[in-house]
Amino acid sequence: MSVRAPVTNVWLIEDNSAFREALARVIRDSSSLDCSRTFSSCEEALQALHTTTPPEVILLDVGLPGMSGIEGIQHIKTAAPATQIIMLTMFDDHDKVFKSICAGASGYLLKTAAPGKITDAIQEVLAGGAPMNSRVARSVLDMFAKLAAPHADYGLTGREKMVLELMVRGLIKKEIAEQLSLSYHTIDTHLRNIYQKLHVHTRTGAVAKALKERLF
Amino acid sequence: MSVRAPVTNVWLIEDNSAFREALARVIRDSSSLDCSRTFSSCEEALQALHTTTPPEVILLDVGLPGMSGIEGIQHIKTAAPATQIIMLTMFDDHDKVFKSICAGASGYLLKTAAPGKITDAIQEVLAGGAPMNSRVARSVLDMFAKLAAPHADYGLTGREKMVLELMVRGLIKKEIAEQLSLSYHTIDTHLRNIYQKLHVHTRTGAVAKALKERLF
DNA sequence: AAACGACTCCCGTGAACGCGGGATTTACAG
DNA sequence: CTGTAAATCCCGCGTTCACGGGAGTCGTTT
Repeated sequence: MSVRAPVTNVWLIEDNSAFREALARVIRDSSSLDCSRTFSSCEEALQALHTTTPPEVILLDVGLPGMSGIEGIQHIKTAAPATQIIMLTMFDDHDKVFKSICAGASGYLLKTAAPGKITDAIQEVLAGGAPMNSRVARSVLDMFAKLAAPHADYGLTGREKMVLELMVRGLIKKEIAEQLSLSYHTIDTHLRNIYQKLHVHTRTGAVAKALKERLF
Repeated sequence: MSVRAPVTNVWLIEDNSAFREALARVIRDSSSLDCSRTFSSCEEALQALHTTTPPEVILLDVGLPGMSGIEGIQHIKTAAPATQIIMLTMFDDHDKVFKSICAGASGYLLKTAAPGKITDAIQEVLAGGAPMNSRVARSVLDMFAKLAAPHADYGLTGREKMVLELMVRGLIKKEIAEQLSLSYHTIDTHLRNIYQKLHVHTRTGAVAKALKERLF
């Protein structure tokens, strides 16, 4: 068993010095957390990452001058993959939330949250959670639902879906015929029917439509 | 201004009668909520939806006998699109979370949560939020990051990406040439280079790869 | 029994494609 | 200054495609 206290290192990247110092103090006041370093820009923090042991958690402002927080995520994740990143923001801007998440952020908090909420959030991240404002969570859910939802149906038959799938995999007609133990002419006919149903007239168009709308 | 109290109707679908009744009581105890009806299966609830005014919120067990909660979401959303659905579950099973969200659930709670948390969650949904256990939230974030992350780079040049995009839109070489005010031969060369870089040898293959891996 | 849809197979033609070879210009780095 | 890489342009050949036509076999529905 380890003898040293289980203190978690947290870095803070935030350009507003008043907010930065206030938040750093709150974190240091927590017995299990230590805000070992603070920065006013991503660039500085990135440089420090190359010469220092990375912290467990970084609190990162979304709207930073110079390199934005969102760009910062990618660079931080490259330099320190194990470090968890919690984004701080003034507003729950849909687009920024989306981009942050895609870049690999582990949490998304509003700066207007109570200081205690922020230390709670750090603990939550360490426990494998993803703290976020519930409106933010809703945005994420809605995006997901939209992403997977439509699934239009053009009345493709089973055989046609099969052929379409093989087409997506890049097989030419002859190869599809072999794969399904059919004649070249049969595949040709299937393609015509598929084109008609999808309102396209090239295999490229059919494949694009199939992938975009998750057919077959 | 309305005179009647702003009481929100909540339905509860849960097969375990003990848990169902206990939770119903908690909801009824809340001044602003009313658990007007409870069901032990999706089928019963669905039938009720056709003869009764739908509630604002439905609490839905994921693991139901007969029609599962996940299937239930789709049917409920069809019968009552405005009704918000909060899923209840014993475990935070990745796959079930994913499927529920895709089907349109607005929240995802663990049954082990304190009763007060559940009424809080209902209020949160009504306020446009998406209550969820923070581990669940993490699953969702991870899925998102994985979905959008890879973004492999095959070293395509700007011009090649441009050409690839037009190819995805279904244009033939001649049309791409016109669109970019270039010679047919130039496009031909670009295509060869793209094929080489993507390790394919047909436009279909290139388009499939471009769409799957979000190139350009 | 007739009708329909899904699935199968065949022929021929002109257009588009993939790829083998070339080439030049511009721009930037060693 | 001399590579190198991107972007542009050209020719010809054999393959593959899209589509015009055609037909036959099942199985279900009416």
